[in-house]
Amino acid sequence: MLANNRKLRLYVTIGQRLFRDSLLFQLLLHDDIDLVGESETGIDTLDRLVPARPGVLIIEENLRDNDGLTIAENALNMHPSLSVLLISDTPVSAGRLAIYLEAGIKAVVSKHQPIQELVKTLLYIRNGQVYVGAWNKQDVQSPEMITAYNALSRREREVAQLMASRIPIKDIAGQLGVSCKTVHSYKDRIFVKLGFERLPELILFIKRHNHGAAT
Amino acid sequence: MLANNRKLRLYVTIGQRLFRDSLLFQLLLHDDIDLVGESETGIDTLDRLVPARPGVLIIEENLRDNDGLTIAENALNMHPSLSVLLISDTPVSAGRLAIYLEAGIKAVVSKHQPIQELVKTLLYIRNGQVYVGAWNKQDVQSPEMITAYNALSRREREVAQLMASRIPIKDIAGQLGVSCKTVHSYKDRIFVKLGFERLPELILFIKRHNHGAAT
DNA sequence: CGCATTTGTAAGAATTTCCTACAATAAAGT
DNA sequence: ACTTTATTGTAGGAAATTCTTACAAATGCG
Repeated sequence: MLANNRKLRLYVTIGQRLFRDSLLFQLLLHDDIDLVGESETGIDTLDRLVPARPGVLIIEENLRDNDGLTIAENALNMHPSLSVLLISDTPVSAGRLAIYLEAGIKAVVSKHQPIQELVKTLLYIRNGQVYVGAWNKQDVQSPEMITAYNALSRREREVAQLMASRIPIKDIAGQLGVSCKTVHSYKDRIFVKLGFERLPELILFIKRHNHGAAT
Repeated sequence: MLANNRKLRLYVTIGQRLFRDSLLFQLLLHDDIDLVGESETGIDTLDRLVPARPGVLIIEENLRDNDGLTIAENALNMHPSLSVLLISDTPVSAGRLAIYLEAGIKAVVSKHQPIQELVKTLLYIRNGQVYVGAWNKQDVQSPEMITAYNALSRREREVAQLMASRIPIKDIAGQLGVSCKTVHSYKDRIFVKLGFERLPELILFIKRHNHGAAT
């Protein structure tokens, strides 16, 4: 674990601003991620990558001026220790994955995967590991999600449901007839069990769980 | 201001999970937004829209099974009071904008606009207003950004810069030789002035400002 | 030059986060 | 069946953050 705790110097190349922004807002919540540069196009990336000295490059496969893979290969040429994470538009087949790895790319995440998958992958490859995580997993109301929900205890579920409806902690405490402190404890446990950090994650999880269950 | 403070019941149709997730994580930070449904495809949207009774539908223009405009028109047919916000892949021309508005769509945001624009638009149209905000504005290192930065006082800038480098408040206080409380005050003022709510927004703003200035 | 706004400073209250505790269950091993 | 271990329901304390308010010094404007 030599250089494991150093900050992750991140460069992001994503064409559409809306998408880039929302992804960056998410990623920058992690306090060990340091954004050292961003581009919309491949050329711009190559121009500015070296002085920025990123450890990881997240790059879209389809850029408007060029193909992300090509840019990544060039970038790796100039900067061999770079870890590249390619964001592909479509789910990746085994064959394509092989090609990418061949080219020196450390991981591929498709735009059809949940954002948690991107984050997880990013953290894996930060030190140069290759990560081929769940490249072919379908997200058909993933059984993990159900499992995760089942891992909550009765009380935790109640609290999770109430929190997902944005009931304030104080009111939840009132409704359940316990102290605020207790509700906070449930909250903490829920977040630890599910690996969440913020309310929106919980809301989305619960909503999706409920919908899934209702259908 | 009759029904202005009711929660915004939101339905989101975006094909790519990664994009949908990251957008939703952002939107759900607003505690007056209630997600009542989400879909990946147009057909699925039409199937589930009515029971979900959304007030606003955010829908991508290019869905894999259909065209978002068509779906939106159908949705408006079944549910005339719905406010539709279309997310277009390309910047919208005046002509296209006219077509959209003709069809009853309340606003269009392109994927090349910053996420704040989306949020602002969403909040505008929530009560049925039409919003044609900055549909044709370029984001060439937007002068607003520079203006906003200039609106900060000297001390606020220092604090903003330090916070953007993730220096903890306590250390900032030490470095500047003032109390933590004071630094918090600066922080609050910065956030109010710039209209931000969370650290990532500030980080991105400052990084982009610095890059722009450095170039 | 005098009034209005902004800036630098910070305290107080309320809330949240993080960490710890502990008795009552429940689960599981032998 | 009986001890050991892990989980659940409960909550307190410390530290940090947010939200609100204050107020004198500096600046700007008419």
